[in-house]
Amino acid sequence: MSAPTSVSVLVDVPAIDRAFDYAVPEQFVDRVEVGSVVRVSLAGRRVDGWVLEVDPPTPPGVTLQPILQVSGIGPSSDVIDLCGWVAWRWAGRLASVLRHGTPDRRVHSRPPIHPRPPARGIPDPVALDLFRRGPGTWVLEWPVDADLAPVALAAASLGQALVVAGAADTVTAVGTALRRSGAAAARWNRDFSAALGGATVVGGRGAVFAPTPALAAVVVIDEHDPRLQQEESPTWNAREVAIERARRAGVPCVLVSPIPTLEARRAASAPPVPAAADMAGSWPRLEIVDRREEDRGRTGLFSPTLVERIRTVRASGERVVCVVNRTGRARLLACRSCGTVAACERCGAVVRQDEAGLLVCLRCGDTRPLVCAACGSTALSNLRPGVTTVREQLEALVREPVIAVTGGSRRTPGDAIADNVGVVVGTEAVLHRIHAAGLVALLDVDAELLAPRYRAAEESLGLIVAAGRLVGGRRHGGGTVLVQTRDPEHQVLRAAAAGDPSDLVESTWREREALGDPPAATIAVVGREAAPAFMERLAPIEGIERLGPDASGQWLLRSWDQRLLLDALAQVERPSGRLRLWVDPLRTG
DNA sequence: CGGACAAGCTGA
DNA sequence: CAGCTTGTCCGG
Repeated sequence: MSAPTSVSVLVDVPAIDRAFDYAVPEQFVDRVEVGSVVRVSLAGRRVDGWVLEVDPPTPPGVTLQPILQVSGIGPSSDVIDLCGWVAWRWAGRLASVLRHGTPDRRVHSRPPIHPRPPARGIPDPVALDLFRRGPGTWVLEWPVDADLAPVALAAASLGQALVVAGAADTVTAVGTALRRSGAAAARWNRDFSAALGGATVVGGRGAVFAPTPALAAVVVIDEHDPRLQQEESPTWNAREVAIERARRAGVPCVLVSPIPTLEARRAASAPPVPAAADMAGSWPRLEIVDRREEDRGRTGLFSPTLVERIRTVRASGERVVCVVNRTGRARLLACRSCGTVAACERCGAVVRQDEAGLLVCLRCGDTRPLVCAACGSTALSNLRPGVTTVREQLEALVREPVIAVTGGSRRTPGDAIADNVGVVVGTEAVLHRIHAAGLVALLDVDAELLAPRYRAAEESLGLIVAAGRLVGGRRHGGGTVLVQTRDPEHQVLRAAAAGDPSDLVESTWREREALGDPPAATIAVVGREAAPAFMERLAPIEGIERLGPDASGQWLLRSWDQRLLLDALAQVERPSGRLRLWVDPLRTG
């Protein structure tokens, strides 16, 4: 191959989203390749970009500026193609997708490719069997209480594998297990160079864009985990990207979960395969407390049954974890004397109580003391207490120190919560910071079950699974997951109690189909300042439903033909200004 | 995106 | 008509 003289460069400025041609000076000829991260000058400023093409057809009458620097190795050409597909599938810009496949720290050299499969450790036989079926998408139903490392070992035993998980603690645990087994393992994206050398890549959702020159298998651990999906646009989901990547590479893709999603079931080449005979026994013992019966004495979030269980578990020296998915003191307050719900005096929105005890409006930011605006009473009742309040109440109840953990609270230097802390309260983040407990109580599971998100049911089930991992399965005499609810017959709770989520599949699918929610239909949320301009440029098309704008100025597009909608979105010339374009998001607000 | 340049508004 | 804002165009 002759030395490259010019390259086509996609500049890393999402608003531009265009490739420009540059000349390759002599000193860079042996370092530029497709995917290289380069520094170029564009309209007088210096920007980073990716080489998309070497020696592109030269446009006539343009003098090319030289590349200023070759900064390092970037995504491989197969990954660039995959990113192009992702940009189409979630209506995003290529540059914002390519960023995920680029190492944080520059890598300049390419090591020889030597995948090293595990030498020790026992790969899960059922998983191994699935990987050996060859190309295709396979769903592995995994026990709630089982260690996930044997799945990764099975994948890595085929050669270079790509192991993706939404939870950081799972990524760490699986990476450690792989290394102990003697396999070459790369943590995404710290070990970009090792991935280039054929090591098995383990990482969060971004790992689906890792370079894998010797890819042999793809596995998504806990494919139900909502963290596999990016919240901001483009709202790509690593499960779906993994399926597409494996398909393009002609290797097997195994999706692992105790509660396989509809998306996984639909993509699968065969029905789900259970990893063990007794799946139900891997679920925790579930105790359902009916708040309608127990809340007569206005006990708030602490039913007599819960208090009793906490005391028993503490007496045996085991840890108690309480989950309330609300931070702060109170999300909803009402006056005890006149019953008025506390609202902002300036804008009328509902106010919450902050850590300091003041009433804060989330809409306009106005702050005022804890006084009823209607009657002046200072006695307000807390209808929806948050973690801060619950911690104080719990401390008074158990007469020992209680630690609060939320997503925002900094990790202690030693990472995990100290072992001598017996009672912990937090948002669902607490379930990923603690690894064992005798009792996990979901204090207000109705807030999850009834959340206005179409995935509320499966997310609630995911929460019970995460709680179950802390207490262990009932077949091994594990602890208890306790839920407080006003709907004890809810099908999610029934499924969790039975340790059998299969009944939910049919009904959830019918519901999604009736409402046109993903994955039955494809939806897109269009919002923010540039939304009206975007909608104006989107020609009305037969087969694409348009709803909106709603109160917050957002439109909803829906189509039963995915390609039709995505092609239409791709054809719209993006207006300038802020645009929210969410395709198949987890939440639509 | 951000600079360049053109067109439009204002004040003396 | 300078001096400023606002709009539109385009980058190799």
